[in-house]
Amino acid sequence: MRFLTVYQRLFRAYGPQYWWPGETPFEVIVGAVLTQNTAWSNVEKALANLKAAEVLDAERIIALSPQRLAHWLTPSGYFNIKAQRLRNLCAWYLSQGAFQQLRRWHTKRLRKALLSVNGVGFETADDILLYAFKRPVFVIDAYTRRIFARLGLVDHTAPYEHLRQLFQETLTEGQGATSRQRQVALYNEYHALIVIHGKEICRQRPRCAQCCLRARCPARSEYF
DNA sequence: ACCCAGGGTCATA
DNA sequence: TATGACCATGGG
Repeated sequence: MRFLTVYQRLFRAYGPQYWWPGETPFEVIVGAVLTQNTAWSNVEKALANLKAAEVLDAERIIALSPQRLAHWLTPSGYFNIKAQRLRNLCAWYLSQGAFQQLRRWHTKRLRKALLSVNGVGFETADDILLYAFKRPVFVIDAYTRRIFARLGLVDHTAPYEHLRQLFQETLTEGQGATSRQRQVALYNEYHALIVIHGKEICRQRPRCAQCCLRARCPARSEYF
């Protein structure tokens, strides 16, 4: 199938990415919120602030005043909103017994609970599920929509869940990944490669009207 | 100076 | 269900 072909080409072009950049599951969770519509280079600055202040920890984040937390988050943008979202997520996380308890939950239950937290949407939840909890959930982001729409494989306006199911079904049937472990490994590497490739492609100028959706896009030669 | 980034919520129709 | 306003910094 095409979806695996694209993966193989990306892997050959860029090699393994060893995602997610973050040393602990909790750091992955924080990073997933901070990177909402934000360049990762800015997220790194905010994470460095939290580490330097020794508050990269759910209890300590809750203990901070919203203003003080927002101050450390300044470089990642949307700092007031993200301070509130981090707070919401940490409160939920602690109330459920943190990682040691949550890791025992079934994926479906965990996903629904994450999505119920104000400030956690589909992509943030799935980043957390895949990269912090190692669950077989395929992450759909803006790069995924652009790249695969331009390849003619998906409709970039399709709802998130529709695309996620398409990727998961396609990559699980047949060759892709039969065992759960292989699914997690494949989804992990695939999303990382899509992001790396997306950064590369979408930096090109001039951009086509809807970036990577037109046959005339100067980056088209990168594909097939 | 302008454009955008590894989104999500809320109000409105 | 589907748009649109809003959030905000730093790099190209």
